[in-house]
Amino acid sequence: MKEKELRRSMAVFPIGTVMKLTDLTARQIRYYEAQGLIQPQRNEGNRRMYSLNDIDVLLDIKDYLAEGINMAGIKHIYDMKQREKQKKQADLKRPVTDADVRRIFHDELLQQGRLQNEQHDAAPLFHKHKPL
DNA sequence: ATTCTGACA
DNA sequence: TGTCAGGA
Repeated sequence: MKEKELRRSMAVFPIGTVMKLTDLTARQIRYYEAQGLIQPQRNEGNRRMYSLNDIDVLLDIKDYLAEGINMAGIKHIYDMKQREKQKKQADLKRPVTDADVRRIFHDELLQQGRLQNEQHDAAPLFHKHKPL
């Protein structure tokens, strides 16, 4: 299961390919990078090279945008995601309890609701999550 | 031909 | 976010 993650992390696509795969403009892709959402490598010629993981993130960003979440909100979501990852490394020993799952889910719902009102007044998207 | 950075009538 | 410039 480590080989796969290694491949997914390999920066092998030039921005043109990523544009076709994500339907995002080069402008947007570079902007999201500037926002710290992705960290593509650079080749010998200073050209950005993206990995499958980068593309996945870009695709997720597209979804969030379509749901009406703004950049600030998306950044929060990823910051939270990374904090969760660090926490998961620390809690690798402790088994995840049902209460934990409920808490995380609840926090996400609450956070999403706040993100909507951070700058926009789009309709609530609480239907996104299936009841646990 | 493709991508990069910087800038804004 | 679009788009154009000027360079690699």
